[in-house]
Amino acid sequence: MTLPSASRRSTILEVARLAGASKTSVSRYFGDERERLSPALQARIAHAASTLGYQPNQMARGLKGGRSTLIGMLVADIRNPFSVAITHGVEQACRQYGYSLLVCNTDNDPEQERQHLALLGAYQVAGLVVNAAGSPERQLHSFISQGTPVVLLDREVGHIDADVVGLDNHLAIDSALDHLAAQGYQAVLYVSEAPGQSSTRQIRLSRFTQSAQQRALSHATLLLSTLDETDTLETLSQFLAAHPQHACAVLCGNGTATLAVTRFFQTLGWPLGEVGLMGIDELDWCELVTPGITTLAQPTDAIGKAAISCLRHKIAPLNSPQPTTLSFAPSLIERGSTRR
Amino acid sequence: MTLPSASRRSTILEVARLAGASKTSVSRYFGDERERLSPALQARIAHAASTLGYQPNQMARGLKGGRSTLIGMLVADIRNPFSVAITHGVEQACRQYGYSLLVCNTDNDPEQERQHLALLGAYQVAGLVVNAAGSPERQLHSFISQGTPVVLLDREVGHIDADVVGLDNHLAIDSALDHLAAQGYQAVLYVSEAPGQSSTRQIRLSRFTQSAQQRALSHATLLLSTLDETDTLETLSQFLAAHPQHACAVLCGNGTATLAVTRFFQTLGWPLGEVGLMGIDELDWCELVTPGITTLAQPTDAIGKAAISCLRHKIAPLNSPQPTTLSFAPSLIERGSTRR
DNA sequence: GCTCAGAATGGAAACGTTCCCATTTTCCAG
DNA sequence: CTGGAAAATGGGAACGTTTCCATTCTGAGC
Repeated sequence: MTLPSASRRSTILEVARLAGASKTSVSRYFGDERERLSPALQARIAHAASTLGYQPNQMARGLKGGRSTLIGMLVADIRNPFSVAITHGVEQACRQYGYSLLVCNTDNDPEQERQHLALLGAYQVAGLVVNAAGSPERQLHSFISQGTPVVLLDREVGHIDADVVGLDNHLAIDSALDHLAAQGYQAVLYVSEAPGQSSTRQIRLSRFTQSAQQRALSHATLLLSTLDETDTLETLSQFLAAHPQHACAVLCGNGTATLAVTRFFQTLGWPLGEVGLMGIDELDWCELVTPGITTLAQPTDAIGKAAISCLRHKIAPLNSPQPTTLSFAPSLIERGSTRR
Repeated sequence: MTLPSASRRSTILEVARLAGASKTSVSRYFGDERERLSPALQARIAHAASTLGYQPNQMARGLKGGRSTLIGMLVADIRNPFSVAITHGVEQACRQYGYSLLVCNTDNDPEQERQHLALLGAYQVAGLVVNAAGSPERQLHSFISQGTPVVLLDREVGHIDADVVGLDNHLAIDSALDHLAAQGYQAVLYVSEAPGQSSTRQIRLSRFTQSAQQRALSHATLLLSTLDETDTLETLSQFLAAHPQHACAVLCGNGTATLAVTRFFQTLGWPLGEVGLMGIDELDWCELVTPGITTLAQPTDAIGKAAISCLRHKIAPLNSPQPTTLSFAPSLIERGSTRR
């Protein structure tokens, strides 16, 4: 194999000339019609291509075919370890199927989201994986009506003909309450970031209230970032004070909340376990904070792979009527923070 | 503004027709020659374009111009928070300058790296940001000789005509030793992942030995993952045992090492501070593990932005002879783990 | 030896741009 | 007025593919 020493990329025409073939044949060789070519021709083309270090120009391909081998992914917050873990799964699946991933971080800003979507359209992505920041229904619709499949990740958006992949939020909340109850906690405070546009946060929050009520559990909720730090600490203390005869626990709606609340526990000097603490999303450091923080881990890799799998089923004309919603079960990782 | 309700993307020709102009003029409008058009024409084109929801096809653009507005980024380990932080900086800078980021994770696998590079070539990226896993000198050379600028991030690769952006590793090690010495530690163990192909790990490791020697400090080094857990614990214990009359500290070469070593401290029951602990790379949880872990934080955003800035200077024909190496200073975040 | 189906191959148009030219329009000095 | 330069606009080729269709080749059946 010779190296592609050329200072300019070689084209299909050059390969064709060197191989003594037509560009049509070379095109066939690199498309998936290789078997239509006689063994002799195949050999000549293979040799010529490797001599020249030829590689099909994806831009030209995309232009002609009206479709690239790019998959666009919108991530609301790339610095969130949970998002990263999912991205990793998506990326792996993409590579497996020959796609490349165009990752766009929106920093939870609808305007950036808008811009990124516009660009992804211009690049004629083959599919779109969206962890929405705002509610880009308009734009998503236009993708779908142009035949570009869309998968919603973790967060739903308006009413859109797209698959939704994510955690089974009802199950997650219920499992958490089950565990806390089993450990003997009698009053639970749910801490979440402000729900805003995030369907996941909304669902978890409302399910918590509903489910806690059903179990006749003392409960309350607390939204971070609507209050300043002092008020938040105040609210936490009050919750404990309000249930002097109960064993209290705090349930955190996601990794960010868990991080914040763990800090508060330390500030307040609350001993982990005596006051229970549990979080949705598993994080690196959860076992480091003695005696370890109990979490509900999401199967991030599976979620990422499922997303791409959904896309593939819609890209190919094998229109298997995929389920429109794929909900995964969390797995409980039990540690000291919920042991009294 | 009307919505792009069309079920097919509209083309420059359709806009031209609707605006009663030629495609050349429309092209000029969307390129950066808008001022060459009369105000009247500009208005007509603007109106037509927004009516049709027109957006230039980047594939066609890329094909014609031989260059896309894509920037490729190779990340050795996307699950490493440090890499993510840098990626975030790179992404922001890209958006600011109108580029889109094609993020490719290699999971530290040279083969994946090879494949990704090939694809990035096929997409005619405008520039390349590389946090190398292996030593893809060949391929990088071929990018450079084709006029695609390359920036190396954190890790150097062979001898290649590319800028290198990253932490000032010598300074980092020296600062760490300064701090530890100032805090009264007299024996230091350096813990790192196996250097392998990573220039950064090599440099930090050798600088440590050299610098510790100069200061006449008792010291030793320990490579993770060459040993199993038991042996590692053994080695740690031995280090402490070997310096009964000295105050001992452990310095971790990166975030992964810090995580691992923190676990070991807990397993061994070593009290943080009494045995010093310090790490390069700041992590979310470092202040959560009482009494907090002292770290040397890298200016990740600045590093990411600097990388793109380098690329831009080489992309534009304004060939300002940029420095070939950009080293950033770490900042010390002092916590309880280095307070005796 | 001839016909003809089917396999193997090639020519040329088209994808949506950009950019080099050529053409038309404008406007001012003479 | 008029010549002519500068400004404004348009026509068409080219970028590197894919794909439709046409052509050439092969060999089996008669």
